[in-house]
Amino acid sequence: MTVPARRPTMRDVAVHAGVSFKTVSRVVNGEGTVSPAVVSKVVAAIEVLGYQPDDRARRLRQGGTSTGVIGFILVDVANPFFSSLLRGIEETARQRGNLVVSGSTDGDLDRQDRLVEAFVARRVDGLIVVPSGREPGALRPEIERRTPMVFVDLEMEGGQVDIVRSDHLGGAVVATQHLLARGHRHIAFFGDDVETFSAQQRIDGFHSAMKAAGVAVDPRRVVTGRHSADEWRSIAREHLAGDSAPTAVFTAQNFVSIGTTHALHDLGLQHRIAQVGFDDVEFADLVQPGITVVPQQPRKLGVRAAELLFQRIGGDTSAPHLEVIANPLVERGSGEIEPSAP
Amino acid sequence: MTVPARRPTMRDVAVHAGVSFKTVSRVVNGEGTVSPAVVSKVVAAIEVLGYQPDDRARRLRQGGTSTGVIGFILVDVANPFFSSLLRGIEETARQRGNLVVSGSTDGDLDRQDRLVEAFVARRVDGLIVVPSGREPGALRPEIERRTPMVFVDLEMEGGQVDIVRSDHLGGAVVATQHLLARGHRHIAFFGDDVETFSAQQRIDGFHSAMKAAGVAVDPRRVVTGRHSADEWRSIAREHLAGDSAPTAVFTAQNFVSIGTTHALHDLGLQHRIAQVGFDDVEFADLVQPGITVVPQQPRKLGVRAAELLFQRIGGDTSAPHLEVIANPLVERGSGEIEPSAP
DNA sequence: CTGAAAGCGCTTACAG
DNA sequence: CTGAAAGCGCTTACAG
Repeated sequence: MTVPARRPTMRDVAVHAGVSFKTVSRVVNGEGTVSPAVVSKVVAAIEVLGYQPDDRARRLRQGGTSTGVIGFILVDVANPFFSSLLRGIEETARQRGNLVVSGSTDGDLDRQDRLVEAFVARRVDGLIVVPSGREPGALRPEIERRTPMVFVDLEMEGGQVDIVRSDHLGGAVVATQHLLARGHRHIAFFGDDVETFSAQQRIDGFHSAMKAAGVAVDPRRVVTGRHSADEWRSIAREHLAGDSAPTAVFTAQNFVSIGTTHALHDLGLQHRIAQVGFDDVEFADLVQPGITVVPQQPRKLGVRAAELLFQRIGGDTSAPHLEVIANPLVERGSGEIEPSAP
Repeated sequence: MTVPARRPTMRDVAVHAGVSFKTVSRVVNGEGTVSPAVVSKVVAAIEVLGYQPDDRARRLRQGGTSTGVIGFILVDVANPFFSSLLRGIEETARQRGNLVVSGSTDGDLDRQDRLVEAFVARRVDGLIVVPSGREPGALRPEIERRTPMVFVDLEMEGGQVDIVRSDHLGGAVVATQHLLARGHRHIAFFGDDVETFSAQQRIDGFHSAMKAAGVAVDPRRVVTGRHSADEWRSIAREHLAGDSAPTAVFTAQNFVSIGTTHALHDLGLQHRIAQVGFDDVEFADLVQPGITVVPQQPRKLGVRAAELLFQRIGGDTSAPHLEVIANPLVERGSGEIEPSAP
């Protein structure tokens, strides 16, 4: 293999066509005030040399600000929730001729800070961030500078930035009501650690729906904590076995749902105890019965986040938006089981 | 909200610190030949103004080539296979202080071409591409120009570019041997349309392993085509019911595997007919029995692709590499079923 | 140790 | 219709 060839510049094209490089610029930008003969000479030279304008230089001269690239900081692209978000952002950016750089933090604020710095150094036009933690870190100066920015999925203190997130509260209400409507009165809640905003909202939604229906919540049936799917499997097994088991369970997070479904199968109770999960689970329709869920709509979140961002990039200086995206319930079988006679 | 503030430039810092802007440049780049007193004045000014150097301008002046950004063109980021690839690329880029822009083509060559153009216009340092189709399209001039480039997962005509891909042939051999080793002699092959290289390799691997074991392949049990998981569900049902059904099946692609697992459950044969699938399936361990698979290692593919790319960016002009990544077999139950008495 | 010039690849504003 | 200058934000050579 040979060494990569140096890319031709406008000057190279100009020399080849026998004109000034300013004339090449005119042709490239279709300014129209060039004589046809000259245009075709220049076009031919562009073809021969394979010239492609350097967008960076062009934009640098034009104003120094816009790069046509937006940055997306997320927790982990390999997680389907985030990659769907990215896909939504990407589509929206594409429609506007923009590109997306992205980076994963794994929830580490330090990595987030380094990504922010790298993005800012390359002068992205704006930032979409799924924040890792509540500290703004390196984002603070950007927030103060009013760099176009949208947060996804997480509330942040301050409230000076646009936010797009799922309706965790409403989704939990819908899930709980779905079980109540089938006649369940003994409903368990299994959920993630309540430290995060979304987990808190989901448990709040559960309580609120139960209260509205006049059904008392048995505190022994409310289990929360940060565990793996395997850990949830044994936790759920304990709570779902025996005579005092609930007739239905709302599993408010992905791992919790998977572990609980495992547990139900382990106990052979998958057709007797109803389950509704928050968040979609791949393969959820392969299990028998399929798992009824209230999925988030990550792609939609991404589209709306990007739309808001481009609005800001476009100069919108109105008050910060908070946009909440609804989560529709998908019936697959597990959530439609009726309470069995004791 | 107020209008975004203009970012401070070196000149702004210089004015604030009462020095020439060249001195600011020296401090920013830690050139060392600046007196301590001046350094602290400049540093203070940088702090106050929140100055951050413009990487684009810096790199433009330095050589005009490097941007510290690499481009990744893939089919669909929302697909976990590709997002894991992206994650691997991202990690490798991060270690080298680089960023990744990515874009989805949905298999459309036109979109691929537009992405290539957008990436080139912004002067990415190199390109990692999961090609959509066999035509190089807008990639051709970049290939000729020796732009650093690595293809993932697909062979392309020409062979002038580095390639990283999974060992489809070897994986299919391993899967088939796994079934043969358990005593199966009546093994069906269900796979994707043979038009693609990987599908062809997988069926070749199947035949080759069968031949090596001296077991004849029944052509009626070799089924290929491009179908959805639902379509495969009914196709598989037909082939797996009745007395002449095979005792084991190798499902050589994701949708095929999912549909076939469904079919086995529909027929109640999931504990009698063995199944090994190519590619991992989320939730594959939730079904009973778990699905034994030969998963690809997308993250590893991404890491190796990025490593090769950075080697090229670093100036390596050796002959094109072809790197084939092995796929380990993961036992989960379905593949370990022994042939039942007829 | 510090600064004034020139230039990266391009566009903007002014001349001819 | 075409070109010579100036400048985007910075670094690379060259002076002092």
